[in-house]
Amino acid sequence: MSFADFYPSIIHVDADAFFASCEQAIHPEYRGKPVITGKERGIVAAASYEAKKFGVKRGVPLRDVIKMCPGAIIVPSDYETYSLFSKRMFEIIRRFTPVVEEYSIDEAFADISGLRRPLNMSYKDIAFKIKQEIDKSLGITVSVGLSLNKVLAKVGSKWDKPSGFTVISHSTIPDYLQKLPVGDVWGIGPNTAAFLNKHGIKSAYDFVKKSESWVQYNLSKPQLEIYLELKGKKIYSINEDNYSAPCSISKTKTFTPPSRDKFFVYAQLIKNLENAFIKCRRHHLAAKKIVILLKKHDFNGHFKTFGMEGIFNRPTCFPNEAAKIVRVLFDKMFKSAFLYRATGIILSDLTEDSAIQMDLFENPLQIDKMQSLYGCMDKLASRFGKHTVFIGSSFPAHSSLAHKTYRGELPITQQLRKNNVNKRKFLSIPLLFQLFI
DNA sequence: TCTGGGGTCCTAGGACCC
DNA sequence: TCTGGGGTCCTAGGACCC
Repeated sequence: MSFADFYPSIIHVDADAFFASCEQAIHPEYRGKPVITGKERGIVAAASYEAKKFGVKRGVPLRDVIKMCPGAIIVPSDYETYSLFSKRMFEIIRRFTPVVEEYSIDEAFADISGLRRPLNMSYKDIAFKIKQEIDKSLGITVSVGLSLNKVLAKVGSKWDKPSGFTVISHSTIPDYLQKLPVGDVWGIGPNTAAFLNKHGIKSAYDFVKKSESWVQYNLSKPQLEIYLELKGKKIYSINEDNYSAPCSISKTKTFTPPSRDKFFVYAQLIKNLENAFIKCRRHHLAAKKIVILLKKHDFNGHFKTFGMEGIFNRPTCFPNEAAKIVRVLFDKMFKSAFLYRATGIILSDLTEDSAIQMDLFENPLQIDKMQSLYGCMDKLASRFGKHTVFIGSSFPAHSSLAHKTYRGELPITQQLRKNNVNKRKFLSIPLLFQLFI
């Protein structure tokens, strides 16, 4: 530990009710009124403080919001605008220090150590100035925590919201931790909190009073690290590598009502597969590994997610190449005795798609064809909307016919048969496209 | 307490090798 | 063939976060 580590010089900036605040900044007529974003999904994505007073929280269905808070202004989330606010927030922090971690769209960590002399200000004044600058130039408010490390800085930013400014120095750590329920600490989730409570640990202070060996024995690495940070040690570094490529890409989707129709569940899975690969190609990545997820009822009526992994013989970004493996895994996993409620796809072991190497025995023409096929599909999607063209087997997950028939009592396959729709025809769509190219 | 979707990281247990 | 021990890698699942 160096001498500098005794001074609070790590800050955490957390925007208050970010999406809703952005809306209020753009629309002056919304200010002072309850504003809610998330119209497009039917649940609350963010609620302004005026709306929170009525008990509106993230994830609440909008029809309940109307009852709780009549007169609420409900708007769709406009991510592009929020990203602009977000970028400007990071830019302002970078005017003070280059060591900035863009933790999420509305949060950042920054290290201001060593800047007292160059800026001729105390750490406290630097941190406060950052807050002022953001508040003033974006027209929203942020809460700022200044402390010895990331975990304590986060305690600080959360301490006094909205528009708070909290400094936690070495000597005042106990004051804060005593009043902080252990489950409110960043990285202590409901499970760990329940375990700690069971052992008489209620506050973060109770937690740090435990011996390191006790923590080491009873908990795992992340919790030990959090424990040490709460004690004032610096374990986590600021990750400046902000635009790193994703390690995995996933798409999951829940459907209601749950289903045991194999054809339908498989279609959902394939739709996720297409979506995951669309994202994959947008990032110019190819995947070597795939996991398929099925969420099903267990016998107690609880939902549980199961996964199975497959590996491609070379990285790919095309669903029909992956579909062979997906089919096999799906057939192994699917049991019609269960009700399924969601499916998912996770692509991992991602590499740059330019680095795809061909197998010795593979036909390069085939890959060329695939590339032009999906090149066209991506173009069509950008012109006419997503899923203008899709794999035949995902038809039941796309078509309004499929949704309508599903509402009827018959399982979907029977409905399709009844309507004289031949499954084969759908399955042949991608093949036809390949022929035309 | 659960909803829903997109991520990261860790761990326990098994397979396999020496 | 069985014994024991150790190391590494992989996989499935869990815990958390926003």
